[in-house]
Amino acid sequence: MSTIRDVAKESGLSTGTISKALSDPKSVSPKSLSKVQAAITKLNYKPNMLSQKFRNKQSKTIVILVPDIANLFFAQVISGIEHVVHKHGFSVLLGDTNGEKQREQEYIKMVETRLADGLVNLCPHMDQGSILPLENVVAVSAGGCENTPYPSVRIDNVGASEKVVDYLISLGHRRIGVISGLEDNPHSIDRLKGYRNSIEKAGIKFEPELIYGGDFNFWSGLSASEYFYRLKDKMPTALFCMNDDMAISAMKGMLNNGLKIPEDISITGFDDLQVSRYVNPALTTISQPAQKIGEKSAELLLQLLEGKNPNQTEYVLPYDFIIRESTSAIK
Amino acid sequence: MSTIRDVAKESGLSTGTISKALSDPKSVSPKSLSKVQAAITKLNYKPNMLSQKFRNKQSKTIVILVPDIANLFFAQVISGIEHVVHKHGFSVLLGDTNGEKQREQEYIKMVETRLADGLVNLCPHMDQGSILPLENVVAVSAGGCENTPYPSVRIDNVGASEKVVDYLISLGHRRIGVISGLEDNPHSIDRLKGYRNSIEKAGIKFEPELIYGGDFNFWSGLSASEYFYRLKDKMPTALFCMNDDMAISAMKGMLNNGLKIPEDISITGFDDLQVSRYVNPALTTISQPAQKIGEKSAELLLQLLEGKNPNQTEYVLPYDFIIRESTSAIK
DNA sequence: TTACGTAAATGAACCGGTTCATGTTGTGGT
DNA sequence: ACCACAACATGAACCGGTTCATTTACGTAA
Repeated sequence: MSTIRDVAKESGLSTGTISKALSDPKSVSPKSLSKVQAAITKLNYKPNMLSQKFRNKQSKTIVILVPDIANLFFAQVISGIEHVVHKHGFSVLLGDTNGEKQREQEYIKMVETRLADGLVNLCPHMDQGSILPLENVVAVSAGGCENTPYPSVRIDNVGASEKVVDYLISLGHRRIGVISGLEDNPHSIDRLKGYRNSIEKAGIKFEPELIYGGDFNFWSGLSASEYFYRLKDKMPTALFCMNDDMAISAMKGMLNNGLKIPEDISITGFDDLQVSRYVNPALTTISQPAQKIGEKSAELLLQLLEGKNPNQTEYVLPYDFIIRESTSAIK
Repeated sequence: MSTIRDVAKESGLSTGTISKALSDPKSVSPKSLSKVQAAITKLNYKPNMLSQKFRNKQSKTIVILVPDIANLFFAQVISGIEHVVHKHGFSVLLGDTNGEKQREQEYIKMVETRLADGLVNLCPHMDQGSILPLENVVAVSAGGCENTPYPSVRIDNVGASEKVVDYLISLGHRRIGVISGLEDNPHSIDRLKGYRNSIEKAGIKFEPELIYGGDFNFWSGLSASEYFYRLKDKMPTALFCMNDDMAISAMKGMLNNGLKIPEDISITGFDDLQVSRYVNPALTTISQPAQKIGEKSAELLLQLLEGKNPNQTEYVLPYDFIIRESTSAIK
């Protein structure tokens, strides 16, 4: 493996000249430049980027903390981040935390130890449990919740949920079930808040038996649908699901029980996965601009890394409420 | 930011001792160890990993080349890779190529320039266009195709496709349409080969008008279903789709046209996305062990990086043919 | 007391880039 | 022929770890 000194020797120039030829060609005479070029080609020289980054004290890398890559919403956010930072010459290190605090810790340490310059956190902030914010760790939260104590990009989960439930109520529904995410998950909390706001406005009493505690995964939508189906005549006429995964599997569960959607029960989701418009019936849901959230949070992080004080450190992006076929007026 | 020399001064020891205390504590006396500990705490010292990696000439990083992270199949493979390499102290750099050759180039360069030790390639190998294999770049292909010219982990796409089409034929179908991926995509090629093998065995003539050229994305399933629907009495009685995305949207398209699935037309997919069992009707498909493919390819790469010659460099993993509700015997 | 062997600690050199104070060329004006 | 000045080129020092040949400390045996 040849080094810059080999190139210097081969070309009859000094290391300083080679270095400049590579980083700032116009500060080197054309004659030298071509000598350098020749030597590089002859030796098949590839600069050692580790050395470069070490010397420059910049890793040009960010880490993305994500609970689970194999979740389309996160994957889309990541995609947005990747495209933006790539344009600025940064790479992204994937930090799949698998929901484990310890792994989160490890990945955060990467920025403390200079392996990364900053971090985008897709794991929703837990009030007590969160490690971030941390001094010396430039971080931004993406797709999180209200009151995140460091720069963030998200949608208004409370408002969006309220809008969905308002709509169901406008269709005549009064008994509206909820398939929730994990109880202490901030998204669950925000979205439940929206639900309560809405029914309260309509003068509907909150009934705990209408709240099913899921976990944002497919299977929990299925078991939720069983739970609600068994309520028989006390079964809700509409289901507000806290994400599309659970909504889609709840639909499946209800269909398996011989119910018709939306005639017998209306179902709504949250996220607007790519499939959601293709399932049958197509799902009424909130569309989070996942890619945009990724892009915006990347831009914000890059600004913070450049040391310029961004004029805004909390972005609440617009969402869309998309009415499709899985909801209808009560019979 | 404090360095190892600061710690040395603070603790009254030498840099060599600090270094050993951190990397091999039992080679340092307990007394010194506690001094080191105290100094580190006092100074809040964090070793500069860039320096460490530079000196050790090992980045302990691999890059994953992926055409599109926001695709569940790839996301699952990535997840598998991440979990395995993480156990071995490696991190993963995400290389979203966006289908662009130039980006692929850039990410490959990362291993040539020492930023990464090796690479897992999820972009299917193109006969002419592929850059890999490359000298000095340790790489393995994951989820690719037959005849990949470097170590690979995949399933038997030809055999799996053959199995699906055999099954359709066994149900009495003779006019079987295909929604293909991009024409020059190796997966398309392998899967079409399976289709042809199967119909040939059954003595069915190959008809080009039954092949619709899609692109593996949702929308192309929809337009394919329009195309086939317009064939009217020449419409196939079954559709072999080269992935689940297209199968699901094709189902949607057919349903929108008032057809019943599987009564009027049977539809099969490929990949077994998480949603595929939840769509209505549930999709008959090939299940690729995405997570496993990721894990195996990571193990293979790590072996190659350790310099030990693996006894096997091509793994063909088993797939599952999952029969659900979207297929039935011809009327 | 001396000699010897082991365990622990030392610190200079090194990895491969970048930087910058200093040195060298070359051009043009008088 | 001489000087001024810009344009390039030089190469030693540096970044912050790790390594290893060497030195120091200390316990044991003769």
